[in-house]
Amino acid sequence: MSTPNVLDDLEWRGLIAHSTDRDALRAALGQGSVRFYVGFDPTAPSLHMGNLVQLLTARRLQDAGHTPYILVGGATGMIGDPKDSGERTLNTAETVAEWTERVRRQVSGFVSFEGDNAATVVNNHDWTAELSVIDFLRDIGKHFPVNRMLARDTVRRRLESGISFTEFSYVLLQSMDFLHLFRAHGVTLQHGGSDQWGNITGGAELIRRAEGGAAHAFATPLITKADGTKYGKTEAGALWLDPEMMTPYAFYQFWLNVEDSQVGEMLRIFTFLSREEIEELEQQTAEKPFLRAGQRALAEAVTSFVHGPAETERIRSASAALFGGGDLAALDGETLGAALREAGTAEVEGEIPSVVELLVLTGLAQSRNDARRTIGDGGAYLNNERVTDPDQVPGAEDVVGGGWLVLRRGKKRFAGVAVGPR
RNA sequence: GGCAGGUUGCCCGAGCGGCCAAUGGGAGCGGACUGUAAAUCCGUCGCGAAAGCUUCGAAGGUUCGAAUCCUUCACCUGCCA
Repeated sequence: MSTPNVLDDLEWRGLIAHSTDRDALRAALGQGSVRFYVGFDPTAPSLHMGNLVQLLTARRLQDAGHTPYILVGGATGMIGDPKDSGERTLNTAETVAEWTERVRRQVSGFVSFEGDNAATVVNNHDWTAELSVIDFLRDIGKHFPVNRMLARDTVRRRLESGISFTEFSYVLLQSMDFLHLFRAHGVTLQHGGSDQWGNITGGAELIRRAEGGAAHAFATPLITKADGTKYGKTEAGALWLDPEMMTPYAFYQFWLNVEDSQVGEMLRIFTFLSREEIEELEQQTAEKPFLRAGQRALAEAVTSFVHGPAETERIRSASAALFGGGDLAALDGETLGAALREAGTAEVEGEIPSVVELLVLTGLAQSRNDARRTIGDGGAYLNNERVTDPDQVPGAEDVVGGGWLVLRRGKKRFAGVAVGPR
C-alpha cells in the first residue's frame, strides 16, 4: 500500500485523540469510500469554532474519497447531552426547529455535494420522532446496561450535582443515530469531539449488539490554550461561524492574534495546508516571529474557508489599511470606508457629538463611564491620535477620507463614524 | 417528610446592623515593553459629568440606618426518614 492513508494525515495534524481499533480503522479507510457521519446539535443559532474542527475533519475525509453524512440534531437537540457544568435548560420545540434549520444551512456550506462521494445532510428527527416508547425501550434500551451507563465519565461527574433521566438517556438517542445510519445508508464510521466519545462508542457498541456489525470511530481532541484553558472564546463569547453573530473581520482578527506557541497546532487543525507548507511556516514563526507569517496564513485560510475568498481579501486590505501605521488622512476615502465597514461603523448627522458619545455609539465602550475611563487610561484614539480630554468634540478638521472619523480603543479595536448626511 | 447549611457583582469568594458600590483572586479592559504574540509590571473594572441612583436569590417587615436582623416564598447542598 503506497497510497497515503488519510488517517496518517489526521494523526499528523493531531486530530486523533481517541479511536476504535487503529489498524482496523486504517484498513477500512485504505480500501474504498467509507461512509461516515458527524453530528451537530442545534444548541445555538450558529455553529462555532469547536464544530469547525469537525466540519474540517469531515471535509478532509471527503477529499480523501470518503462519503460524508452530516447529521443535524433536530431530535437530540430537544434532549441535550449531559455536560459537566450541570443540567441544561430545555429549549422550546420552535427554537430547536429554527436552530436546526439554521445549522442545516450552515453545515451545507462546508462539504461538497458533487461527485461520487457527494455529501448527504440528514436530520435525526426524521427517524426518532415517530418512534414509540415501547419500541424504543425494547429495541434500543435493551442494549444499554445501566451499570455501564453510570460508569461513563460525564455521567459519573454529574451524579453528585444531579442529572435528569432526560440527559442520562441522551446516549441512547445518539447511539440510535449511528445504528440507523448504519442500517439505512451503510455508514460505518463516526467522528466527533472528544467530549462526545462516550456517545460515539455507545453507537458503535449498539451496532455490534443489535446487528453484529463492525463500526469505527474516532474523536478529535479538545483544543486548549497553552495554559490548558479552553480555546475559542473571545471577549464577545464564542467564536461563531455565522457572520450575523460575529463579523468576518472579528473572526479574521481572532486567528491573526493566535499566540506563537499555538500557531503550528492551529495550522494543522484548521487549514488544508500541506505538511511542508506548515513546517515552513512554523520555522518562520520560530525565526522571525515578528513577521507573523503563520498567523497571517492561518487567518487567511480559515476565514477563506468559512466566509469565502472575496470577503477574506476585503478584510485583508482593511486590516492593512487600519494597522498599516500610516497617516489615515492620506488614505483615499474608498479604501478607508471599505476598511472601516469591515471593522464596524456608526453614523451621525448634524452636530458631531463628543468623543465619549462616539465611543459608546460605535460600541467601543459599553457605557459613558467606560468611555471616560478609557480616555483617562490613555486608550482612546481619534484618527490614531490619543484623546486626552474626555470632553473633546471632533471638528470638521478631524473628518478624513471624505466623511470619516476613525476611532480606536486600545491597540487593535477600530470603528468608523460616518459623518453628516451623505 | 424532618433537621442543618447555603444563594453576594462575568466566575470563584470575603463581609454578618453604620467606616459597603461592597476585601481578595481570576477573567475582562487600558497603559508600559513588543510583533495587532506570550510573559511581566502598573492602572482600571455597576449607572451617572456630578449631586446622586440602582445592586448582594424574590417579596414583605424591624430600624434613624440592612448584603448583614425577622417573616414568607423559590432554588441548591448535606444528614436523617
